[in-house]
Amino acid sequence: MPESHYPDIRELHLFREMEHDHFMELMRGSYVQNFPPQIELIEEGDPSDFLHIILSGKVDLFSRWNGRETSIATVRPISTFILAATIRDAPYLMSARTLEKCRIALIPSQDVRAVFDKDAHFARAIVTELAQCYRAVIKNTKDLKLRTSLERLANYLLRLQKRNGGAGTFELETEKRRLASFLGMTPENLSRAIKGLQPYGVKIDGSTVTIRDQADLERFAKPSRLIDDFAA
Amino acid sequence: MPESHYPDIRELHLFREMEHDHFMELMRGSYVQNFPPQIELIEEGDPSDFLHIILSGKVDLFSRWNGRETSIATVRPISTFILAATIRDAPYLMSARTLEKCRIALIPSQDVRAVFDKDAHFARAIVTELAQCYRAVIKNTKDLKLRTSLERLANYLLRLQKRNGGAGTFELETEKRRLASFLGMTPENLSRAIKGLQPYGVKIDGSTVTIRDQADLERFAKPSRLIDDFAA
DNA sequence: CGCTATGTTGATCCATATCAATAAGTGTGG
DNA sequence: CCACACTTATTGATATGGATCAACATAGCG
Repeated sequence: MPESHYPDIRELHLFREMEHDHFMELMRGSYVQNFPPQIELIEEGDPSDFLHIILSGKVDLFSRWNGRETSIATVRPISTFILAATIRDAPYLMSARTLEKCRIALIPSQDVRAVFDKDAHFARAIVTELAQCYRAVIKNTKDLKLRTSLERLANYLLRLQKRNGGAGTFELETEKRRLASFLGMTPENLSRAIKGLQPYGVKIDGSTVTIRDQADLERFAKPSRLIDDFAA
Repeated sequence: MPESHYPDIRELHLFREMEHDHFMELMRGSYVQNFPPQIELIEEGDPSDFLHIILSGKVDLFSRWNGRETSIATVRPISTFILAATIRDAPYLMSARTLEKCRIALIPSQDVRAVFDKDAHFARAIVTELAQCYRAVIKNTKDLKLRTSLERLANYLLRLQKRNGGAGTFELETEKRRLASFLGMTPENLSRAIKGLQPYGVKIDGSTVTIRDQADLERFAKPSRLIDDFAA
């Protein structure tokens, strides 16, 4: 892969502390590819030959079963995805598709496993990352099982707001269709849920969200650090 | 802790390959406790001071929010739980309660992290275990989001059957109340779901499950290796 | 042997899905 | 640059899965 990407990747938690030689070893075997929007990069069930790193663009992780489909996560730069499959040398559990034009780095899974065994810092970083991913999914499960769709939407908006600096107005930056799927509801139901939050001072116009009364929305949403905080 | 437990713990994937000295270091700092049934061992939000290993009995991992509660997993001997919190030195995301009399080993989290940094085999084992846990939760998410409650029950029964050797008759070994919560439904709804599977040759009498027509049930449940297989 | 928790069943209610129609974007090729 | 096609978003009407409420049965358990 072109060396110009090295610094960006090197900055990821995953690669920051590892030895130079080991980092170079990973980089040597890997390459970068550009993809147009709406390309299915990965189909669930495929063997996990590469650890993916998204350098630019956005990728949707989703899953299908029996004709149904659900969106599970969105991956943004700069981060890796399907680390767990790579580690276990097991088939992907999720499919991945580009949402926009994407530049993606591919590191052969066997290289990742090999360097893991040689580099304690890298090993530490992988464990930390995996534990974080695990906890994120558990939080998502709690969100799904303990909250109604209206509550999920309310808390989603609060999380998004925080991620964007906390201002009263911010962008949705997601197709509503996909957001609905991510939140575990139909597009129609999301439309209605949006209206359902009006009494709490929420307005969504196109993709622009306005939260008029922060306290009121929070009183309804009851965000919890053990479900909604990104860190920890 | 009494040395009599060492061999059992040593056999866990997590500890099997690590160096003897490191293993002993972990064991020295840890201890074993007995708990009566229905004791809340851990409350979500607590700091993760110990890695728990269940030696006998059964433990329920669950979560509460806003007056609601949901069961997320059952831990059986011999295995660890809340590894991710230990690794990240972060608060527990789930509460834990004993379901029966339990014997549980407690290893100080800081010892786990310290040995992790010294022992490559242990590090490897932790990563493998975490990756496995992560994948299990993703599978659970897919189950929840892609299936109706009837389909979830059907597939749950098929998984349970497989785990118990594949015979047509086996035990539920779980309170229906908790099973309902685990499957994301109310007890009443589980009762009805059980009836709803009768047309597919399923009978549940007390805690005894009988599957009369395996093929018929599978045709309805459509189990998937990417959701229902324990391994991988 | 009764007490309490669990499980079942029925009646009803509610959240959410589905179906259908329309509106509003968005992109494409002429 | 516009017209057309196509996808996405919204809204309304209706259906349905699942929750809730209530009553009763049952089974552990002290």
